[in-house]
Amino acid sequence: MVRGKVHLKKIENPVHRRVTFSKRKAGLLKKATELSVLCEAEIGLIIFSPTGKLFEYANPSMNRVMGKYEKNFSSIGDVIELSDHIEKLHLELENLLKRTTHLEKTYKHMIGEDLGLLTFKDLQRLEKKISLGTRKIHSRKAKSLTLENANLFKKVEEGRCRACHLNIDIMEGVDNNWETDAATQQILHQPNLNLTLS
Amino acid sequence: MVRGKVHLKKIENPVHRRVTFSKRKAGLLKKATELSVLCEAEIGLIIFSPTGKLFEYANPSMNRVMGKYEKNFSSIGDVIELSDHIEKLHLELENLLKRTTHLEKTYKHMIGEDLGLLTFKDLQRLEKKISLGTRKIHSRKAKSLTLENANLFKKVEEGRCRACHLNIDIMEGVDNNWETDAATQQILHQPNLNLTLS
DNA sequence: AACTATTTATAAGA
DNA sequence: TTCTTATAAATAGTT
Repeated sequence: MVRGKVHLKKIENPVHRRVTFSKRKAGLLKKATELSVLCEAEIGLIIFSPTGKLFEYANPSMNRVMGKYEKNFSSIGDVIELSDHIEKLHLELENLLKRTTHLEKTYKHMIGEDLGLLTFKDLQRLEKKISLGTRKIHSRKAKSLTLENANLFKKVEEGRCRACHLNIDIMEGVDNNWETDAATQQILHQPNLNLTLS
Repeated sequence: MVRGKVHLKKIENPVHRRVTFSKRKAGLLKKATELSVLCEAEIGLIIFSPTGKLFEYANPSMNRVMGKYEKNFSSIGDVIELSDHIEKLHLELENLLKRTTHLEKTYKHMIGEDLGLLTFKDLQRLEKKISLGTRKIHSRKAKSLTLENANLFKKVEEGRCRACHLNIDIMEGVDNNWETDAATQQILHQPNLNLTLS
């Protein structure tokens, strides 16, 4: 700006640059001070030299100015944002914990633990639910068996074991009467018999 | 500074002060820009006018400069602390979610849903677990009934209803044979009969 | 907002 | 670095 105008671009000569930085930094700090005093403005000025050294001026204090700044841009305020995030996580945790606690209680009830506080009505409901589940599981087991045995049948038929004259007809009756204990028991005992063949 | 030196004290005339603020604010922002460009310095400048209006300049960004500033004074390291907290919460959530997912799956299996992916062995284990739970629930129901009926007996005995000659002896056999379906069914049907008395 | 007399800032040199 | 100095830039007071 003196003895040759200044061009607004990085000074390439490192020595010149360092000198200019020192001088202009001093000037900037002085101007900042003057503005804050003359006009009672609140100012926060942070300068990092290219080498990472910190210089600052603040009126009345950096904390106050930065606080005020973050309030103006509350969306930029890292701290506010993070606090928000934490609040949300806490809520999420709370809800999940509720769900888990409830599930855990239900599970224990279903395996017959912690039944102490249940009323007779509760116990009845619980039993009903479980018996429904049991029925479904039985039915599924039957299906599973049918499939496995069908596969076995296929293998046998495909001739790898010609000498094997297994009576696979026992599977034919499987589709009926899954709900009765007797039928289920029958099925229950077959897999071990059949599976050993595979 | 011009046509009369400036004294470094607040300008009392409000009009003068407002004008000076505008001019000097522009000058300060310009100087800050020049310094950051010429010397590649990182600068954050925040100015609040006496009326509370915000002006700022930052290179490369206010967030970055303020973050760097806070690192220099790590006692202000709120951000780091909060980030730590968030990391912990995320872990906690993750673990809880795993547990919940597992519980939910188990629960569904127990009520006979989503059995599709289970092997025959899985289904057998599941059935065994459930039948154990069912036995415990039966036994509990029996206890619960015994208690309620004992209370009823007491009430009856205490004379409020002299004309009521209920045979409460049916409860005497309750302690045996809980495992058999027949016995359980018998108990299952009694509460409704007895409870209507209370 | 524009002008201008002066002060202030500062680039280059020592 | 610091000082010096010539000159550009900023700006107080005025219009």
